[in-house]
Amino acid sequence: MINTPKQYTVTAALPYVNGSKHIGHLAGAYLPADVYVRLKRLQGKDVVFICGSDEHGTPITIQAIKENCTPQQVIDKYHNLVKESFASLGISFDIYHRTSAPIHHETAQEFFTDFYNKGLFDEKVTRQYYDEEAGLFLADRYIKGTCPNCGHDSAYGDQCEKCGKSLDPTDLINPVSTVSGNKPVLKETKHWYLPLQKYEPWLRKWLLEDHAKDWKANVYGQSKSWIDGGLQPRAMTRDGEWGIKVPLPDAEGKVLYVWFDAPIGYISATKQWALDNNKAWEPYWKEADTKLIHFVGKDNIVFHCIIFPIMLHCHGDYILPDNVPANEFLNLEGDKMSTSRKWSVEMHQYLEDFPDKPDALRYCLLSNLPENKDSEFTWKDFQTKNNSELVAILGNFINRVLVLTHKFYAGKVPDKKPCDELQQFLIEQKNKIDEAIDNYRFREGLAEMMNVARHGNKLLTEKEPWKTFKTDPESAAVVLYDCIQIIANLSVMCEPFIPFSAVKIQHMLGVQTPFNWADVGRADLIPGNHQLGSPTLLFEKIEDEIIDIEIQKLYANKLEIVASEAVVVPSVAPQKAEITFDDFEKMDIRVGTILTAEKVEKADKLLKLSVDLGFETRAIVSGIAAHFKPEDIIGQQVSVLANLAPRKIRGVESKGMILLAEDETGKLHFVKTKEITGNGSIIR
RNA sequence: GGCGAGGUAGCUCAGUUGGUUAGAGCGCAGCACUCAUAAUGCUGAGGUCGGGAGUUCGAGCCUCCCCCUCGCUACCA
Repeated sequence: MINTPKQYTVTAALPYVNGSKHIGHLAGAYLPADVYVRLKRLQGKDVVFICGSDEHGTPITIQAIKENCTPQQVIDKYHNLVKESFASLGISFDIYHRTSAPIHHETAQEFFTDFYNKGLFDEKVTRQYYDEEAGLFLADRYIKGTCPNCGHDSAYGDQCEKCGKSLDPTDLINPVSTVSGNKPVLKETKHWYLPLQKYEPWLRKWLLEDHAKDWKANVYGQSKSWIDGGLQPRAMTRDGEWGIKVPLPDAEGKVLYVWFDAPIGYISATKQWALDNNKAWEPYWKEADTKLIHFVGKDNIVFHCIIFPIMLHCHGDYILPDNVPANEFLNLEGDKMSTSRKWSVEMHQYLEDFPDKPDALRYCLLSNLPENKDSEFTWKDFQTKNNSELVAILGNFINRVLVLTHKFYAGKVPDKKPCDELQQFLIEQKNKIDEAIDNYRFREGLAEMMNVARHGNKLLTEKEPWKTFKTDPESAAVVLYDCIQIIANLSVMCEPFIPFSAVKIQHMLGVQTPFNWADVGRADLIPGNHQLGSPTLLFEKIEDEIIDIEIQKLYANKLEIVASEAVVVPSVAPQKAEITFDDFEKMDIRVGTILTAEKVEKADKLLKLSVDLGFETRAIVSGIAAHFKPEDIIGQQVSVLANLAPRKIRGVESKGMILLAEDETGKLHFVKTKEITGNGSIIR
């Protein structure tokens, strides 16, 4: 860990702009990054805060087809939407760049060429599905077909969602391109792989040894898990048109893998920022005393802790991240947040509903960031945080003081001496906030800021200036002078967390030049006889009705989704390819009775059955453990495909297959005769 | 099943290298106050720290076993 950095390079994960982004993303990366950066700026540090849109990759091409427009139109639309949302929420990027910019293409290509010239890549030729009509190679996710395992008719190329089996696209029966609806063809293709495993010893030293202490447990644990699991060569190129061209003569139709180009986006964005501001970009990426910090969500840990560091290491000129303080996930009202499932609060949606309350959301999210474990956002909680903390503690304190000062002294600050005790307290709080933020404990920092307002409320209640103004005018003047100093300190302390309110407070105080962090801890920030501005309400209460509307909206969305799913699910699987009677005749289906059933060791979905087929009793392994309890199915009569070639599953020889019917809810039912039939009876 | 992260007050969460009666905010109850957006301050109730065993003078923190949640991963002929 770098202790006294000369400059800070802070990045927040580049949002993938195939859609809008929700408040979970905000809580995961952007908000903590912003707080960190704002504090550093107040401290006068040399810091650059980098972000931008990640605009390459197949999902964007697909989204374009869906929306019947060009990929460029898709990224323009969402780039602007997301960028504006961030701006409205006060996320203070120094640059919000985009990976479609020419400077980024050049930078990413330079990296690739550098690796290529050093001979770091392995070239490999593989066979992949190609959509001839669309003219593109299909990523696994864009091939659908019948699952060879469970027969589900719309399994994805990488996984069947019905039975959960992970697949290779070539396993699928009747593969179909989801892009054109046509049958794709297998075609040979060459790609450049980075052999990550070669860097394992280096990675172990840098990450597992050098950062054993200063990285968060979740980040360290996940990284370790990946390294221990064995690193694999990873293709750094893809087939496609939408992306950065592979800068080689024999690479027509090849683009850089988005995960190769995206993190380089941090670098190219810094270059652009430097150009715009007449600065040099290299110190922020190449000087040893620069502190590089990547703020990301937990889904991004592996890329920022393993792949990108390896890339930086391969290049050789670059510094490595000092920390990757990844957050966990933010749940919503007890369930996972998901834009596609419409169980989310999208940033732009929040801003439409609460256009004048960016700080309320910032405060609520910051007070409950998923720093150590997944945390929970509820609208009720949002309302409570706003009403009983922002309004009742912070806003109310400031309002009390300003109203009293206007009432008693016509808004003129009493001319008193600064209080040593108060100064001591303020310095303590300042240090606590400093320490918390430096260690990425944002909730704690926020709480310490609020404690300053609590202290102010306490002071007022104890000294009762509204009483002493008549009985002991000196005391009233002193306490109001002190409280005004507290407000001045608060206006700086709260800036990293609730920047819009910070500005408002300084405006109310009638402060001309904004304070900075060095001013915090002084009990004489506002001089005697200074004329205060007029008090306005900092925050307003949010009524139940408003919150109820939001909650209803959420559940309405859910009903809609459930309804649409209910419509889709009963769709009957299309008929499979025609077979002959001879094909059917090959199958020997028999009636049998389950005699015993037990779970297979070390497998969640498997049951080992012994089935009496009349002429023999045999062992059959079936993937039904999720649907039936062993004790419930003993004695059941079932249909068995008896002459299926035996196969060893999890070390157990399985001879045959139990026939099951799957209903629209995915539930399995045994196929059996209505009356009890002799074991071994032939079904035909 | 394996790996990773968690399971602490009604709710949302802290608990740094094991050390005296386990914390915060919100909520709740009582009291005080009335300058303030019925806001604030004080006091209090409330926890066998997922369960069990062990190491230790001493364990929420360490070891082992089990249960539950989340993420990645394996098994489904």
